[in-house]
Amino acid sequence: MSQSDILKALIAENLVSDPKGARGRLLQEAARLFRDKGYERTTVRDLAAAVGIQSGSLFHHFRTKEDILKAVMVETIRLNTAIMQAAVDEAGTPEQKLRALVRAELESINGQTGEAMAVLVFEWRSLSEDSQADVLALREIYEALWLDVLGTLKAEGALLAEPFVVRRMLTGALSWTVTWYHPERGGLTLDGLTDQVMAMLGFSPAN
Amino acid sequence: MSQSDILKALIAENLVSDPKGARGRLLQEAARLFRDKGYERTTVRDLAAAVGIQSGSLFHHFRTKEDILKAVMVETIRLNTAIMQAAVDEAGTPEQKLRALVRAELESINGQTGEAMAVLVFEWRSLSEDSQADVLALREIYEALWLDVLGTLKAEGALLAEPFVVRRMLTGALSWTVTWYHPERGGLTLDGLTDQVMAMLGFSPAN
DNA sequence: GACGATACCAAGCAAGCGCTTGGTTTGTAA
DNA sequence: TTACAAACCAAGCGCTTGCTTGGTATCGTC
Repeated sequence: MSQSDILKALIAENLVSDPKGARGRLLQEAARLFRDKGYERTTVRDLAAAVGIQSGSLFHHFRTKEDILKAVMVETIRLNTAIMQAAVDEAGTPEQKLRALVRAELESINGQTGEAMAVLVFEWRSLSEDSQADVLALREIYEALWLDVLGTLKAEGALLAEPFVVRRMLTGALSWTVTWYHPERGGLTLDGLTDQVMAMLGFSPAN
Repeated sequence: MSQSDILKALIAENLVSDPKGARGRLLQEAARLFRDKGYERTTVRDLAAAVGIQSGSLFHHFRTKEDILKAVMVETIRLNTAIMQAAVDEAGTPEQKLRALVRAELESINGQTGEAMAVLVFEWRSLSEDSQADVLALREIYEALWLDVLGTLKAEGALLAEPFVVRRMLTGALSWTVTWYHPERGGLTLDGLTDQVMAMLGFSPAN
């Protein structure tokens, strides 16, 4: 199942908005603006201009500006959870599963959904506490996937550190790539970067 | 040389402000507020109230609000560069030097200067491009320390991945601890966390 | 004990903010 | 063609923002 198939399935279930529709386009532009300028520095007038409507018309689609931020985050998590799940299911050994997870998360962070992923990390504090709780609940499924794989590797002796610590370190390390990794400028490919991450964890790249 | 001795030396050289003075107290409160609420959500009225003056009086000490943010970052980098330098100098083997660096950075992020370190990571985009360039120049000395130690370990065969990739991964991983590591709630000590990081990199804790 | 510099206050300005309002256009289906 | 809802516009309200202004304490120094 390809990533675009996963996206289509989620759109059909109404779990994420079609990027071709009005709502989906707005969320995409919002993610880009929020990443580039930050949530606070992005005005509703900026958002409206990005999709070619008046600022007041935004509030026909979303109740508040914060609702837009929350929607960006929720839909991003839904999409990525499905992508990660597929990546794990398709891989064989635990080490291959870990590699698939790392590779998929790097792809999410640095690929098409990169803007939204960066927003998820860097604009977290701009969400109200209530919204934070809602979004956190969604993230748990996602995190369980990782802990499961890391736990198996630890039991096998392939991992020295604690799974929950490793996962948190990886969250930071992989998210941070968005600030320095620019494949279009040449250098490391996505697979090469994945190899480096695995090597850092002590797994040799010959797999 | 203890951390407080380093601080005193820097104050004497006028490279960082005395936390007991007016300017130093303001910077400390600013770091706390910027971390807790974010730079944009923190108003000059908040800052003034935190040190017990009127909002207009702030502009006697700093030309703009952004100058306050920049000062927080600059002084934090100066202090931490000195601390890291001392940590490296005191350690013996390259592996011990790496451990000392990890431990020192974790201490910076989660200890007294934690507020300012978090600001450095999460409020980066709120700096104007010119200020970003100034601050980046300061960071280079700091980064060179890490790359030197990691390069030696790589040459020794103790490290599989590329030093510059490892450093960037560690930057993300260690910074991210600020979002989840709370030693006061029990659990992992700082030394325990350092051990976990080293174990993740494939170094056994018996050192 | 007069003087200048430093630190502060009280008041408020101009601009920009999120969001509301009342009304018009557009799409859809009978 | 009519009816109705969804999508949008034009205008602006009430409030907050960073910062300025003109004036007043407080201080060390000669």
